Amino acid sequence: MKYKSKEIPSCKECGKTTHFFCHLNDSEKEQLSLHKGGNFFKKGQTIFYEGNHTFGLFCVYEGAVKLSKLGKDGKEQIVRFAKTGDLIGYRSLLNQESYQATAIAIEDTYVCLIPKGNFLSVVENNPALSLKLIKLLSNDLKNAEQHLVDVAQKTVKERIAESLLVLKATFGYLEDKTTLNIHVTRAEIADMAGTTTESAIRTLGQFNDEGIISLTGKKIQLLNEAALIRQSNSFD
Amino acid sequence: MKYKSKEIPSCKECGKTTHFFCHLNDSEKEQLSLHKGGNFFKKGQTIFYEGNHTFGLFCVYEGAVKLSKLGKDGKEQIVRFAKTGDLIGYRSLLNQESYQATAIAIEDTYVCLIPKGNFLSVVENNPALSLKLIKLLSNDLKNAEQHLVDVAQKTVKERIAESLLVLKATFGYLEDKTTLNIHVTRAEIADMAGTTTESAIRTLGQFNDEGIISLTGKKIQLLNEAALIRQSNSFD
DNA sequence: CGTCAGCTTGATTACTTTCAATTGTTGTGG
DNA sequence: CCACAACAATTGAAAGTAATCAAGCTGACG
Repeated sequence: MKYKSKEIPSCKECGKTTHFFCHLNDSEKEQLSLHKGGNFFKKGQTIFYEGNHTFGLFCVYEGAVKLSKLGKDGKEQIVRFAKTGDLIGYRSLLNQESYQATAIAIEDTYVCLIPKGNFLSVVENNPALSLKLIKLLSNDLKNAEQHLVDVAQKTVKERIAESLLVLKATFGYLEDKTTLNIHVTRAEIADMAGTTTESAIRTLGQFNDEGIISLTGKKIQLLNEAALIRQSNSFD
Repeated sequence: MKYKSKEIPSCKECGKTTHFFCHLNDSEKEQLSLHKGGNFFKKGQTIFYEGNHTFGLFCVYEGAVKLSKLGKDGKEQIVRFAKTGDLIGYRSLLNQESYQATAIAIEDTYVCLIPKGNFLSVVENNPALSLKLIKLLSNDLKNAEQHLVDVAQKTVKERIAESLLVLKATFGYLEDKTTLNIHVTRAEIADMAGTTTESAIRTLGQFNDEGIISLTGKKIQLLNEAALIRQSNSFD
């Protein structure tokens, strides 16, 4: 079976107002679009692997991606997610290194690939864009360090609660305002929280029994966000 | 008792070749130096607290600083160190936020304080510096994410071994090529590794018994680095 | 030389993982 | 449309790891 690329507009017509590049002028957008490739990845497919040489910057045109690193004994640790409008791979590109994480589509996903050279030359000639990148990286760093503290000190229960809140913050709810707008497996929740699948299941089961969440098949509903925040022991 | 500021040169004469600002021209260095303050912090003193409003960028002229965040129940988590020539506080400044970590001198330390505005205006007018900052941040992010994976998946023993290696990579050895060139308490090692003081002590004792390290008072000697790397279960 | 902070040790408890076995779900080819 | 294979979720029991609690110890310093 073969998957066809959806028709993806050039950066100039992209029209995603939330987008990182939206303040560039037309000629810069054109430069980004040069040789830009649109690609489709079916749920579960890998966009790139940790350790691969960098070939470019990815924009998520539509979909959801998990970025994970391999740890001990090959266990996956999810370090962040990217959703529609987000960029992937900029850190490695900017630092002239190979990709430091593996990117896997967790929903059917369309991405634009902007070749390395095009991206870097636009960055080098656009100080305002540099400043935006600085902010983006600063923010990522803040999140990573906070995540670090959480993983280092919190119990499994607290981390699972937090993971659910992260999923909500990232992907939001469906129209019912309680069901998470993303499908993740129990194993993926475990990989976010840095625990085992079994522990994740048991903890989710406990929250379910307590009425804080509701599990129906792959659907996860957060019934009581305040209680989750309390369980996560966050003070922010 | 009062501490006097050591005479610290202006940025123009700083002369630290490893320094982040060394490629700036004289007028830019002069701008940084304007209203620059030199400050002395005795071992144990706090340079700034997590949550404080940012007032500027710190350069460590000489000394060693730990950057830590408060976690659950007020437990400290060390997120990184800064030594002679390193910068502190740039992440928060660049992201226009309050400081996200507490900085405490772990040795007698001289720092220069470059006021917020001076730093930001030099950055905004110097694209090359922006690119350097981007690299710095990218690198910090890489380290933070790797640290995250380690803390999430490794055992206490592995993390303690790794913490010792981090201390070595950061502060190096004394002339004997085995003794760590920094004094840290057992509690601080625990705060690096995300464990308790008691567990840190027991693990260090075990390494000591196995002849991998040698503990004499506050001195820590790494006798067998290869074994430590093996213990840390790192594959990099 | 008393005090205080840091260091050490032992015993107990709590939390998580691991292992193993079973059930449920989903996509696919016949 | 059914049956099967592959994957995902679940549950229980046992084993291991690390935190907690409690009590001494040690060394630096005024």
